[in-house]
Amino acid sequence: MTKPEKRDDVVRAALELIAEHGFHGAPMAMIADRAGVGAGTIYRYFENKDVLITELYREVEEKIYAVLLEGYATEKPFRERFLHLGKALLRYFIENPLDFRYLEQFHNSPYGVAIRRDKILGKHGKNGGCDVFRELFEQGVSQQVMKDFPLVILFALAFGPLLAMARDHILGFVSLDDALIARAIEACWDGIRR
Amino acid sequence: MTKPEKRDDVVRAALELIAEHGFHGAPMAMIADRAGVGAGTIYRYFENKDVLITELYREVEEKIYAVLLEGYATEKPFRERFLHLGKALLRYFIENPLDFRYLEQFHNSPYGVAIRRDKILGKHGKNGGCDVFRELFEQGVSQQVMKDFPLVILFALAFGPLLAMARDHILGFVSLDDALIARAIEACWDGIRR
Amino acid sequence: MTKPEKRDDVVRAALELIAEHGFHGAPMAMIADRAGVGAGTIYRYFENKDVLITELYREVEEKIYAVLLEGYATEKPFRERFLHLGKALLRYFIENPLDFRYLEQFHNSPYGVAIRRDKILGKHGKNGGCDVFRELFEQGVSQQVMKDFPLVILFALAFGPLLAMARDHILGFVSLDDALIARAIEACWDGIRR
Amino acid sequence: MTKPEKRDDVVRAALELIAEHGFHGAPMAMIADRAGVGAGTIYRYFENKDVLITELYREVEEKIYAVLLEGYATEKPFRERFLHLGKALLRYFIENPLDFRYLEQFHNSPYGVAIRRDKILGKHGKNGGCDVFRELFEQGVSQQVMKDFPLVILFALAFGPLLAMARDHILGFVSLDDALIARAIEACWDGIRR
DNA sequence: CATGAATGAGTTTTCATTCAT
DNA sequence: CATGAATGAAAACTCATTCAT
Repeated sequence: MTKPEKRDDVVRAALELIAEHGFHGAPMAMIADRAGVGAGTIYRYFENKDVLITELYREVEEKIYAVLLEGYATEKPFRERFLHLGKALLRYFIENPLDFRYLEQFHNSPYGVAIRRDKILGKHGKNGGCDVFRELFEQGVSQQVMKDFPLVILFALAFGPLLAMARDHILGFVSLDDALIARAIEACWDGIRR
Repeated sequence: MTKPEKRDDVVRAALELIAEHGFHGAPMAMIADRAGVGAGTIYRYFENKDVLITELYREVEEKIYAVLLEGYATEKPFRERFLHLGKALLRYFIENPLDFRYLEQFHNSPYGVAIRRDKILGKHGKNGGCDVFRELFEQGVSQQVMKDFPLVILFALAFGPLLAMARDHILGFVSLDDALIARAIEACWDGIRR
Repeated sequence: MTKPEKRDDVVRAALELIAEHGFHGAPMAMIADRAGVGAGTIYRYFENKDVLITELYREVEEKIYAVLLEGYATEKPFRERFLHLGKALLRYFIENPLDFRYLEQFHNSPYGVAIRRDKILGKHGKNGGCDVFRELFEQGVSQQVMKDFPLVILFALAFGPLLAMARDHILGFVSLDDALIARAIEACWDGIRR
Repeated sequence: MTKPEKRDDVVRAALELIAEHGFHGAPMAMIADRAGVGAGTIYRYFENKDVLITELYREVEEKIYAVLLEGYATEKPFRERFLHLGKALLRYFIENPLDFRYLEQFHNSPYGVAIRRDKILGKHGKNGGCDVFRELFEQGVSQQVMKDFPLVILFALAFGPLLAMARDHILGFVSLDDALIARAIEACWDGIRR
């Protein structure tokens, strides 16, 4: 019954509503309602809606980061490392569709663009899961295991299909099981590797 | 004599503003303003904002379709056909960043999801550029030139990186020249081909 | 193919639309459309919507006046004269529901109140059917055939039920045939006569 | 402590403005202004303008119902009962001209017609003052004290003049004192009774 | 600290009227 | 004269944010 419990309620409610209806389909009053708190209470924890949205993003990202690193072994070959990360990420999205849809909403918005800019330009201390991939790709390129592309292109080749597949699965356009996931991530690897 | 001149102004203004600020960041009044037109004038050409948005989508799609088919030769090998389409599409986006960003806004919205659903389920007679890809992929799979994935996955492997790269170029995170484009689309082909 | 033909078209269209949808449900553009003329054309014949509305009222009133006087014989006894007028009026409304509904719309509006005020205060040259009733009632009172009420009250006793019945018939709440009309107007007479 | 104080302000303001200028002459902003309230505040109490209008009607009707039943004695003769109800109603309208004009606006509108239809078809459980009259008239007819007319016609004969007189008084075309009211309602009775 | 009623600027849409053709 | 595209003021309604309780 500690204080920040209400904060969590707000975060959860916001995630659900924004994931489902978008930023503009989730008024503060509705979030408060769903969270079981007063409308004004949200402003105790988040200065305004923008801050809430950005904060929410950080929390989702953090969760994903943790999942990615779970069982990640730097000493394994590039291919295996990539497959591990790719499958873990895709599985995470499939198991947490709200998180995925929230991220999509976020990236497709002024907030998202700014954050990505910072990330790519390397402005930031810790960069979440990004850094693992960045390191993997940089090494992969320098050791001539992966194609010699700018990092951004490699990200596109790896994440582009992955996000598209997650979206299609969540919207019900395909049904991804473990076998299909494995084969699909292998296909991504084919795009990247030399 | 050029009657629908104002209509064009509206279309251009809407495209610009929505591409830049999203649907909710582009009020009708602002569109009218930018188009140099009275607020009510928009409604002579478009029943309401939804119709304007959907119509705009159709026009952009049509332009892309035309570009894709330009120089497309059904008799060429799969690889070349794919490279042609991929490069043409990526170049189009790079040369028409507003169109690209508009499409992104559109797809990431209730409108877009509905349209995609119809498209995937094959609801429409003519499906724009989609059909060329669909045919290419279906044949590619049946002739064992491409990996045996559901169509939706192949789309993800092909378009996922492409769209991501277009976005990154437009946002200034990479600079794609013709050489890089060619290599990148080849990489996509690697992801798809057997 | 004379000029005022278009004027008639406008009048007819306006009557229909206003009767059916009220003043606010009948935009000028819709009236023009229904009349088969351009929107601007209406303004050749009527300075603005208010003028159109008022003019329309006058025309309807005139038609009714003509019907009332048809077969009206000043030399007949009061009762018969009243029954004649009452039945004629009620029948007119039933046969011309658009006219009736238009009048109702008109009376229940700023226009209507002003016109009634003028009428009751006797400001006007010819007063349409009003004058016949006025004369009938004034004589009826002075010859002690009717109750000694102010004219306005007699009008209320005579027209109140009549209009209510017309409305109910037109809305489908009763079905008035000739026999019922006759009996109903007799009942009105009972209210008025000494 | 008096929470719904603002609600009352809105109700009062809406009643005044609509009574005076009609539904279309009473914008929400004007109502809010007159109520001394923010524009959005109205929507905390009434979902939209239609709801406000309908709710307002219910409240007025309820007040009238209460007044009608005050001192109404079922055991008295029909004539006395009718005179009681008629006089009470007419007096109410004269003393509450805003309520009367509001009702007129309401009845002469899509809302009103729908409600009347329901009422005549007996859709509602409690029908406000209507039921008293309905019962009175049904008994009056069956006991051959009143003319054998359909209920709707009897209503027309009773209310038609009454409403007309109320309107004329309120608009200043007659001045009804208690004596005149009594005589006028007697005249209505003459129209109804056998 | 928590609440939620109140606010008012901002959004979409309508429509009487004008005026260039 | 006739037209109908263009206008823009005005209307209903929403929602992030504040503040008295």
